[in-house]
Amino acid sequence: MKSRNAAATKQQILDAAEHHFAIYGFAGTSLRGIIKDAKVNIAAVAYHFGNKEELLNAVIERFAVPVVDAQLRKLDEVQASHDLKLMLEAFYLPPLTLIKSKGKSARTLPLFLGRLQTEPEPIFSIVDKHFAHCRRRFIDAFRLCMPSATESDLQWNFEFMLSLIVCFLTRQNEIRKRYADPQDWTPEEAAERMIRFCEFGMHKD
Amino acid sequence: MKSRNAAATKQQILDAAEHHFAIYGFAGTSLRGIIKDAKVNIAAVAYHFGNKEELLNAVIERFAVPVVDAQLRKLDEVQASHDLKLMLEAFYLPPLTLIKSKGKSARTLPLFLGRLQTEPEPIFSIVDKHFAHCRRRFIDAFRLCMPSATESDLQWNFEFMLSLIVCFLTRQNEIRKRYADPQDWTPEEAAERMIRFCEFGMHKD
DNA sequence: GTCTATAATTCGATAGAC
DNA sequence: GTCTATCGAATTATAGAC
Repeated sequence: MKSRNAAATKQQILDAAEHHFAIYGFAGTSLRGIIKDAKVNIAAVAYHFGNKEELLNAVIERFAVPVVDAQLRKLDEVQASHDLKLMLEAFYLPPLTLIKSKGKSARTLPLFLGRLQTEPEPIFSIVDKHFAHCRRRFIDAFRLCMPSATESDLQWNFEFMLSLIVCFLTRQNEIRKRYADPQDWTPEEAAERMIRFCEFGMHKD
Repeated sequence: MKSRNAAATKQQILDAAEHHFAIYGFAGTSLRGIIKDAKVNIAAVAYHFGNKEELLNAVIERFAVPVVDAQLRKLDEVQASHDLKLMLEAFYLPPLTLIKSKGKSARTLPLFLGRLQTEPEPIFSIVDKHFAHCRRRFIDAFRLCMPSATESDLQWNFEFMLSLIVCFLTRQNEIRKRYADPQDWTPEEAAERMIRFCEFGMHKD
């Protein structure tokens, strides 16, 4: 069979790859596990993507970057207001509302997003290429509503804001098992709590 | 050579294992990389520890658990005061002051501590065995100074407190490269900022 | 484009001599 | 306890037929 459904093959590989990278991390993921889920041949990965790192890169571009784009579009809408809470919503809502969305990657994409941020080198450098712009944009936005804050203040604020959702996304499945009431761990609740925690935490005396 | 220096062999393996687990994560670490650094034979790992997971367990018990013990001793000293800030210091200072200490593992132990918390399953369950008690103790302590908070409030507060230092420890080497002034990213500065961020973030209206 | 087959490593684990 | 040697399985990557 020649070129009958190349686009579908690529999509199946990307879907399965996102799932495996999310659950096992980059080092813990094997291409054979991916192609088994994707129901494609091992050689198809090399043909369509090259190698394992390039596959990760493709998964980031296909699934993760659109979430960042959504964050930045929302930031564009609100940054003129100089309202910190609206900026925090722009950052937190796109990845968190994803959990409630439909489709194959609704459950694993948020986990994938979180796990990317704690990958060891040299993977983290590949990841950071795609997210450095987002960090810069949010730090610049913070400066608008905290004019007296130093550059370091703003950088720390961004890291703390990011930390809350990274750990939530990477740990939420385990957290749910260990804590009491799962009703209190919905994405809406998480967003609201992260936003309030940051809003007060970033406050300058 | 029989049993000439078994204790030293174990120590060398533990040192090197901590270093590798910290930098590459569990899945990304190979026993062969460890024994090369430890300058011991591959069979020594099996003899002294059994397998890779049991080696990780031994590294946690030998290096990470003492830090938790220090946190809990400090918490014992301050929890009667019902002072949130002192409790936050009890949590953050032991792992962060470690960065400035002497010895082989001063640089990698903090990274190891942070990386443990974002390991994928089934590793995370092994890790959590050693830290579940700490989480429970701090949540109980928080209740003392926030009597009107719900159980969920307290659990979220603990997760957020933990998130800040986990992401800092796992990402600090990369963060330093990407941000402006390294002087503003010392452990003391980090502790002070985390404590203040949490103190305000946990505040109930 | 897809597939089979396999090269070339690397991995964790172990048997057995000393 | 330590070592050599190696097993068996898993890995990524690739060559070449169709």
